Amino acid sequence: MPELPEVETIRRGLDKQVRGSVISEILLSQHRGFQFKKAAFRTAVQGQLIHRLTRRGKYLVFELDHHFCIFHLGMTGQLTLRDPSREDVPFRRHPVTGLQRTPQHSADEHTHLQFVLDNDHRILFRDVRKFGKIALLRREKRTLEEFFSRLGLEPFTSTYNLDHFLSYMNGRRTKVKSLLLDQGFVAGVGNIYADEALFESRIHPSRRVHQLRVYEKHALFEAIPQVLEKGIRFGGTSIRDFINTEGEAGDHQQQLNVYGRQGQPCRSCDTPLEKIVVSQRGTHFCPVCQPLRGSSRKRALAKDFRP
DNA sequence: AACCTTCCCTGATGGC
DNA sequence: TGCCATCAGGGAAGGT
Repeated sequence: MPELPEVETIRRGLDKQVRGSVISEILLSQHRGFQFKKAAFRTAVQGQLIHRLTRRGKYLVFELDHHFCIFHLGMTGQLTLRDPSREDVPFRRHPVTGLQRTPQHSADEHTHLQFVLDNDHRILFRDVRKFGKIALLRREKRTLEEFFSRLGLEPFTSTYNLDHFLSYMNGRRTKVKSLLLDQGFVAGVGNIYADEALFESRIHPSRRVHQLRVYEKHALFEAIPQVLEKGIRFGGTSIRDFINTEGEAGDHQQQLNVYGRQGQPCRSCDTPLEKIVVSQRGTHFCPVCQPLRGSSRKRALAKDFRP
């Protein structure tokens, strides 16, 4: 589940490796996530220079001469670089951690796109569960902005400010976890970092947005970039499938406070962490550090006993 | 408009 | 051992 820190980790790796290369050949599989005609895509992209890679939320953008090629990695999307002078190694799972890794692999049945570069290196897009998407936009004024028009605040930029943050919350009655998963609010936050940000700001994921105290909204505003930055600093979170462009797992899974730690002691108070479902998503929290408070707790409990 | 549910997709996992 | 149900979840689409 590549979220902002994982996509940023890939962006940083690939940008360094392929900036300035020319795409000399394109190989495509059948994939319903391609938002273009394959022949047109090949014609358009072939021969174009990769100027740089940028990111918006969970989207990765290849900036080419005349087009933007935009990747969304979905759940299991991987982008790796393959060096022809190095040996290919199949995917292996670590016997203890179960993490998938490979220093470098050849294309397999899950590899849906390959860019062959002028130095014979290849960029491989692999996506087992096919939730990923790839789009191609002509590089004209405002097209990128329009493409991303549904996305909300971009962390680490000036658009991420408290006024925008609070005004998006205005009038909302949904659960705060649901709001965090809404890409129109803060772009790039997914299930893992939503849970981590809520733990950091000591807010129960089922709390209703309109019932949050002002100080809690401020804490969440601070916590979101903080947990994302930490994810980037540790090279992303590898729960199962995430690997960087070198085929290595990230290290951030060791740093998680709540995600995937149900039953284990809270690092702050030792209480066993709990897992519930919110918005159809597994949701992890500490029942003591992140309480449902006062009347809202009574209502929640009463509701549980209704037939 | 806001909010919620369903669906897409495959591999890992656990029960029997 | 093998089979089957269940689970993981981002985001589009459809419904209320």
